[in-house]
Amino acid sequence: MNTRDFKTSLYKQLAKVTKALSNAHRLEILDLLAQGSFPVEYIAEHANMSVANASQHLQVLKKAGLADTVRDGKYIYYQLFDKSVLETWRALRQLGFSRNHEISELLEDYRNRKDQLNLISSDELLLKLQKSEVYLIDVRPEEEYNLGHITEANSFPHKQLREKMQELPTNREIVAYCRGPLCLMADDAVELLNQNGFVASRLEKGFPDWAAGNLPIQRKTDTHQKKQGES
Amino acid sequence: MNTRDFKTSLYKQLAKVTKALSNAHRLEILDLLAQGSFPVEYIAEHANMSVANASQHLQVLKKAGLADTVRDGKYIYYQLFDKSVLETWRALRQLGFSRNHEISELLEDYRNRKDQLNLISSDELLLKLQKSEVYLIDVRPEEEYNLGHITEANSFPHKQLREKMQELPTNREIVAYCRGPLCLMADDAVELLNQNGFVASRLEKGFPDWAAGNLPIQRKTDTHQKKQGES
DNA sequence: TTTACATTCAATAAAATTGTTGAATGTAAA
DNA sequence: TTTACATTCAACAATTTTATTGAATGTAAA
Repeated sequence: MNTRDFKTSLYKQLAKVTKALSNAHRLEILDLLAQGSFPVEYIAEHANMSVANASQHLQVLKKAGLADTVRDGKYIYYQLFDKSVLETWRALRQLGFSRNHEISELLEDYRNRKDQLNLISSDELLLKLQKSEVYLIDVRPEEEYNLGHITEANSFPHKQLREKMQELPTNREIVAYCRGPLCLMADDAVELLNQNGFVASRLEKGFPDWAAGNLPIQRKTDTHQKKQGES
Repeated sequence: MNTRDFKTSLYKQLAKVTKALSNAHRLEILDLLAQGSFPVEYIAEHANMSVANASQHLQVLKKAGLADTVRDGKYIYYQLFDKSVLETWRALRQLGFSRNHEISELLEDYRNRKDQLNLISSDELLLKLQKSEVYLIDVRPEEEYNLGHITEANSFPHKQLREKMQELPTNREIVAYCRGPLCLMADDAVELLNQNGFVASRLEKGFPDWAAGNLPIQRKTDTHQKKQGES
């Protein structure tokens, strides 16, 4: 094989991996898998696809080596292959924010530029948690909370927040978080709470980003885990 | 716009950026642009494409915000938009190595597993340079050497190495480097030199990776540069 | 102005990617 | 075994991506 053919094969192989990342549905799936491992149906429902279509996209990720499956009972759980995949997803998302202006514009429009003020950093949150000044809520679906969440966080899923609202303390600031910067559940929660007399703000980071920073979390143990390899 | 439509647009925008990265030719172009800025024709020649095709791929990168152009005289120089693009390219390349076994196998086959032994790390090189124990050669094309190279490196382009070989010192170890881990010029050089009685080895990193580690380099100043923004 | 030439454009055909449908597979519980 | 059901497969049409060709554009030097 001459040098040219060799280079061509090399870049083609590399493109196989990047091609797996070049589809909107698969990116949304990655953002879900960043939360934990899920069966096909859960992915399909939360990423708004048919089950067959989700299955096919998940297989693309798996064939590219980015995802992995573990069977538990009658479900097959898909998960990111290792930390390096999560890090790449975070890097690509960051690149999107910095190089594609429409992304930040979309987000700003949706958020009506108002709860920008109610954004709280991880450091601030840590400090306030120590002083018990805040009540932290995880507004992701309960399944995701159960797989892993910030230590001290309480599960108040976005969908049930209106009914469960009364269980919240009224003498403390509420801080909400969800999946990450592309997720709107925490923004909606903050808006709802503020409209109902609470003092609420949004954590700037989502759960996977908080965890990536080695901040205190609590993970579900012993179910559909694989032996840990290295990134 | 409802939440679902919003999310769909968001991930579609994000996919626009990743789609720009999902083609073998464009990845090879990125690896070239990591060396510096070049006119279309140079890219076309070194990435083995027609000029029209290279132009179109470069425009894809530009529209995605990953590349940038500066005119100088009759040439239009393409370059990476900023450091974050280089970092993303390095991360994707790394992901390719770790998740796609065929890549490392291809490389090992080409290199016949022999010059693995003659691999030298950046730290070792720095040390040996200080003690003047090595003679460092940059085997990339002269144009790339001129745009920027490791301090103390001498230009011995791969293509002219056979003729220029006699100018090399015979009393010191020779260390060769090129564009990076996907580049074979340094491997070829090391093989050629060892066959001709020199003691030669390959620097593990290429120029862009060396530079990314803030190790000592020398860059061409004042030509087709843009005002520096931030990543 | 004219000329040279680097780059881009437009049109086309070939190839690859995508979503849908309904049927097939395979595992676990009954 | 049989049944239930989560997941995958196969086939198709629609869409998107890609490389090639030759012409068009635009800038700089003559």
